[in-house]
Amino acid sequence: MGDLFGQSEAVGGPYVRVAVERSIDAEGSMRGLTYRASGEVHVGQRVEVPLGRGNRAAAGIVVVVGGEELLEGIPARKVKTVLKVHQARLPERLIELARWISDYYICPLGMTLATMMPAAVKHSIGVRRVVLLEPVDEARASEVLAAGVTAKVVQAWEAVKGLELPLSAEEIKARMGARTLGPVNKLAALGLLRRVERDVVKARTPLWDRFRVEPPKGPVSLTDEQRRISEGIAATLGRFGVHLLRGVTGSGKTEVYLRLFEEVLARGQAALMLVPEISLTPQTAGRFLDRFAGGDPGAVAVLHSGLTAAERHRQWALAASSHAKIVVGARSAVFAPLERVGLIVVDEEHATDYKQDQLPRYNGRDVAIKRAQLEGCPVVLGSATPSLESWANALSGKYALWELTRRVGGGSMPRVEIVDLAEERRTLASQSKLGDGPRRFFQAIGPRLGAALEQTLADDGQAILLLNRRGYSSYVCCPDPECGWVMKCDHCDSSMVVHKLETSEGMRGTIVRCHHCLAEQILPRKCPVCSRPAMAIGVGTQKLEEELGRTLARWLVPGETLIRVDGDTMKSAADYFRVLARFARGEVKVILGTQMIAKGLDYPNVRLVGVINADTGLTLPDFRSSERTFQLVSQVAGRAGRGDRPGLVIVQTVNPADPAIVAAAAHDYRGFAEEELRLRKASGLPPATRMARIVVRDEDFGAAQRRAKDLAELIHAARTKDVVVLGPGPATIARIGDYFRFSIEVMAPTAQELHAALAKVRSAGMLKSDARTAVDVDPVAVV
DNA sequence: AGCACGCCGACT
DNA sequence: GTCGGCGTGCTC
Repeated sequence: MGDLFGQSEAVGGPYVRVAVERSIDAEGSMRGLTYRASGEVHVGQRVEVPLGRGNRAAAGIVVVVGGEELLEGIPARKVKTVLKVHQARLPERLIELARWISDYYICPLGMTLATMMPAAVKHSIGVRRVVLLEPVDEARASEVLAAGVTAKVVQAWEAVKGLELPLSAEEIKARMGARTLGPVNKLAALGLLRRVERDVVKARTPLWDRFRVEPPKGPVSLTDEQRRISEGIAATLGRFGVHLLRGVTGSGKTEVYLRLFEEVLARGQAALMLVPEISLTPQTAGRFLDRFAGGDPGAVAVLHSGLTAAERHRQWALAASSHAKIVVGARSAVFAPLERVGLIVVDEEHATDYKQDQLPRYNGRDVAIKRAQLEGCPVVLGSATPSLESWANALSGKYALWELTRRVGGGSMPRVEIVDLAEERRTLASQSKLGDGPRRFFQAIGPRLGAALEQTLADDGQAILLLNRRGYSSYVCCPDPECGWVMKCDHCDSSMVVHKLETSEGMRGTIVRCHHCLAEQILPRKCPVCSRPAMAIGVGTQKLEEELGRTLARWLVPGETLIRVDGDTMKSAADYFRVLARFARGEVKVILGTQMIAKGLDYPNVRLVGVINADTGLTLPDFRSSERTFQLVSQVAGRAGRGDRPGLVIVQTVNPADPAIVAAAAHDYRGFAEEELRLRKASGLPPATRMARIVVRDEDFGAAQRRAKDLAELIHAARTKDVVVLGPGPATIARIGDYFRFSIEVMAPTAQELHAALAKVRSAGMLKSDARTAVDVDPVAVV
C-alpha cells in the first residue's frame, strides 16, 4: 500500500506550532502553541505535547514548522519539547482548509483539525505491524557481491533486484520462483534485502458490498443534455468555479458526474463526491465501483457512518496513500486526505444533512466550495431542488447554471394529485349518513390514496409512503378544548410523543417520550386537570404501520410485506441497506417512513408515492419551512415512475392551496424559487442576507437571559452599520433538559460583514462556543 | 476541554 | 482553625 500517511521529504526547523485538540481559542485561530521539535516533524502530523502546569500529554496537529521566528513574543522558559510524533498526517491543504473553517464557523483550530482525522486513524485502530523486505540499492549490493558470494546467491539476487516495493518474504519467494524460503533468508542475512516495517490495515468486506443486490451496470449513452453539460463543465477542469447542476428527478445527474470523473482520472487527478448520509446506498456506491474500480476495489474509497473503525481507517488510508482516485462519502468525506483533487461533486446540495450540529458547525457543501477554491478545481452542486442560497448565486451569475430538464429514457414526470383532506372528510361524513359511502380504511390514509394503493398492489407495483412523524401519536391532550391540557415534558418545553414499545414480536405497551431529552413516562389515562379520559392525537409512523399492516394483509401474498423506515427501526446503516435489498428484490411491497426515504431511492417498480401529510413541516417556526416542504414533496415524488410505466403521486394536505405544495405538484421549481426569494428579500432573511445564530443556555433562567443580553450588546457594539442584531429572545424551544435557552440572531448583507462583527468579539475573548454558548454560522434549522 | 489557583461556608 | 464548594483564567 506504500506510504500510508503522506510523503516523507524532510522539513527542517527546530520549532513547531501545535494546535492542540482542546478548545483553546485565544490569539486568533491562525497559530497554535510553540514547542521545540524533537527530530523530524512535518506540518499536518499528529503529535503529543506537554500541556499545562502538570505537563499532561495532549494530542495536537503541527500547523507550522519553522525556526527562531516562532519564538517571537513567547518567554523562552515557557517553550517545552514535543513528546511524541505520530505517523498519521493531514495534507497541508487540509490545514489551510481547517484555518478557514476555524475562522468562519468560530471554532478552535485544534478542535477543527481533530474532527478532520477519523478517531480510528488517530488511534491506529485495526492496524497490524508487518515486517517486509526490499532489495537494497545497486551500490550497496555490488559491495556485498564483490566480497565474494556463491553462484546461487548471484542468481537469487538477479531474480530479486528487479522487484519493486517491499514485499513479504513469502511473496518474494513466490515471485522468484523459489521452492523454499532459504534463498530469501540467505539474501537477507547477507544484507541484500533490507527489513522494512509497515502498517497494514485489517478490514472486512465494506458494508456497501455486503448488501449489494444488483448486477454491475456499465456506462450508458448520454442524452444530448447530459453530453452538453458534462462537456461544458469538463472544459473548466483545472480552474476553480462553482457549477450548479439542477436536474429534475430521474434526469441522470449521476451519469454526468461519472463522465466528469472519467475526465478527471484521465488527467491524472483525483475526485471527491459528497452525498447526504442516507442517500449513500449500496446502489450509489455500486455504480462508482462498477465504473472505476475495475479489478481494484481500492481505487474507490467509500466513507460513511456505517463503517467499522478498522474499515474507516482503511478507506482513509486508501485516500492518503493516493491509492484511491475517487472518494465517495458523507459530510466528513470533504476532509478526505486526497492529493491533486481535480473535481468535487456535492450531490443533493440542498440537504440539511450537510450541516454538522456539533462543533465545528460546518456545512459540508460550503466547505467543499472552499476546498475546491484551495485546490483550484471546479465544484459541482447537484440537486433537483437547489437550496435558495445556491439558486440565488446561480441567478446572479456567481455560479454557472446547468439544467437537466428531461428524464432519461424519455420517461415523463409523475402525475401529482393534491388531495384536500378536509374536503375528503366532509364527503365521507355526508356519505356515511346515507349509508352507502366507501369503506374508510384508515385514519391517516384517505379514500383516494387508499384506492390508489390497492390498485398499485393489485397491479404488482411497489409504493412509498412518506409520513414525517416518528412514534405512534404526536401528543396526548384533554378531549375538552375548554380545558386545553396537553402533556408536556417535565424538562423541556415540548409535547410528549406517544410511542409503542417494540420487541421482535411486535408492538406492546405504550409510553410517552420527549423527542428532545428522551425522557419517558407512562401514558396517562386521565387529564390531570379535569379527569376526563386522555386522548392521543395525530398519526405517527408506528400507528400507520399498524393500520396498514391489518389492511394490506388482504392485498399481499405471503412473503410480501410492508416495512417501516424511521429513526426508531433503522438503528444502523446495515438495517437500512438490508431493507433496500429486500425492496429491490420485491419482497417488500410498501415502504413507509420519514424523510429518510425521500432521497436516493431509485427503483423502477415504484408506481405510487403517497405523502400522508404534507403539512407536518409547514407549521414549524422556521423561515425555511416552505422551502423544506417544497423540497421534501418534490424529492419523494421523484421516486415514482422511474421505470417504463408512469408514476402517480398523491399528496394529502389540509392546505391544498399552499404555494409550496402547489408548486411541488406542478414540478415548478423556478416558480417556487422566484416567489420565495422575493419573500426572503422583503423580510431581510437568507439568502438575501447572511445569518448567524447564537444560543445561550443555563439552568438558571435569569443567568441565561443576562449572558445572552451581554453578548448581544457586545456584538451590537462591534457591528458595522448594516448589520442587525436581533434578540436575545427565548429560543424556539425555550427549555431543553432543564436548560433555559435564549437566542440571538445576527443578520448582515454579506458574509464579510457578518464575520467582521463576530471576529471582533471573538478576538476580544468574549465569544466562544462552550457548554453554555452555541455559535451557529449559516444555521439551517431552528433549534 | 482540563486543571489549578483562589476566595467564602460547615466540620475535625 | 482546616476541608472543599466550583467561579475564573490559562495552557507554548
